[in-house]
Amino acid sequence: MARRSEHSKEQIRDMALEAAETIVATDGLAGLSARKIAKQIGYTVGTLYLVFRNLDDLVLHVNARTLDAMFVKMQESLQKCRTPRTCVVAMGRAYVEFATDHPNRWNMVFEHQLAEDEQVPHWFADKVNKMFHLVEMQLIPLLEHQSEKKIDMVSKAIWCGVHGICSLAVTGKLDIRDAESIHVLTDSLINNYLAGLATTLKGE
Amino acid sequence: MARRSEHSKEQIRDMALEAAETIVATDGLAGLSARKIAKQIGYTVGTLYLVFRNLDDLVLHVNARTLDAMFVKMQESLQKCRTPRTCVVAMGRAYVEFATDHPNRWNMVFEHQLAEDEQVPHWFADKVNKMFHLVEMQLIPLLEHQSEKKIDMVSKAIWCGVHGICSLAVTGKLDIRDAESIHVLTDSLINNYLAGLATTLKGE
DNA sequence: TTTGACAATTGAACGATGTTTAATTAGACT
DNA sequence: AGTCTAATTAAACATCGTTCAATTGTCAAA
Repeated sequence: MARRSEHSKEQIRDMALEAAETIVATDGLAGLSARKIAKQIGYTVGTLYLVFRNLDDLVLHVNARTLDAMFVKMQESLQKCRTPRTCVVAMGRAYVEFATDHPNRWNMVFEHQLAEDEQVPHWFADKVNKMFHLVEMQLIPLLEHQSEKKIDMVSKAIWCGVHGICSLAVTGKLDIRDAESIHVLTDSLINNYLAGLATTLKGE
Repeated sequence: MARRSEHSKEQIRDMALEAAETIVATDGLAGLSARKIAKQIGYTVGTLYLVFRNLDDLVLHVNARTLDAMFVKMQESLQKCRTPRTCVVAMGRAYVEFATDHPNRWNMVFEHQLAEDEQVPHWFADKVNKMFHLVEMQLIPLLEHQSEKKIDMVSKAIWCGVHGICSLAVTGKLDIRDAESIHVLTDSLINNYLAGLATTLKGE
């Protein structure tokens, strides 16, 4: 045994991530195991630990891919909208669609938690912030004379709200499952929140 | 060994639930194990399986207690408010406070997922619905001429939104941690959403 | 009081998990 | 050809949820 350089470390890394991704897609985080990944790529568990610090590290990188894919989808959704409001709604729909299309992968991003002493790495936090930034960009025209802090707060309120609907729906904790019913909720949340915000700002 | 009727099944059940609750409170769901619970109540793992179908079942009952405690806290919060709007805000704050006061217990309610083939039992779904109903009751005066379906939808949008903020904050996925910053978000979400809803309905 | 039956409880076992590490092997270089 | 080195493995460890035959305490009958 002990083939040599049949695959580079980079290749093994990518193979492992891809294998993990398909396992998660079908069986969820609970169905993922180091031995399953290893078997699927034709190596042994030990090899995985040459490429990843541990399973948490591997999961983190799978989640990074998921976040990247989500970002692309949200960005693309911006091509079919004109006003800030409809653009935020469009991103909300894109977010919901991704979650319902890939429930297990989407779920793992939030289900997975590092040990108490471990910190989420910068590059991971950056990816999350990049998504929030996408929302903030749309809100700037709507909140022209507001502080950066306020814009930050509004984008968080909206996006966490959309996420909450998504989260409870996808994990089956609402009695809703079909994407259309979820859209109704997120659309309502975004539209009414922004409408309320407009009146609040005018009243000042 | 094999003491007899030193504790009734009921007693063992309650002892196990209480032990599990304290373990979760300090170490989270990840820190929970059948052997830890058994050791803490002076029994062996096998005994737990006389009282619970499996660990999932036990966790479900711990979560039931958590939901009950949350319901009580939310209900109490209604004594210090007068208008529907302020009452929904008050419940939102109560929800956030519970989550930040008991992050691990609160988290487990949503983190825990049954196997794909298993169904959430009725009595559990009922407890969740009871909480939604508390919100719906407050919204009825605000949505007097609306269908029951609409009220249901609005309460879900609001409450899922509050939950989403809470969820991302408590799990450290926002860069917010203190309860006060979370309150700002939830207050904003509720107040602006309801304000927007008011204008939308008037415009009809 | 002794016996017997039954229910409560245990302890050991099973397979699977994440992780580590000594031992092996395959390829590159001299 | 021989040696070195890095890649890879296989086995081991502790822990996990779960099951179940074996054991023990208790109560009722004899």
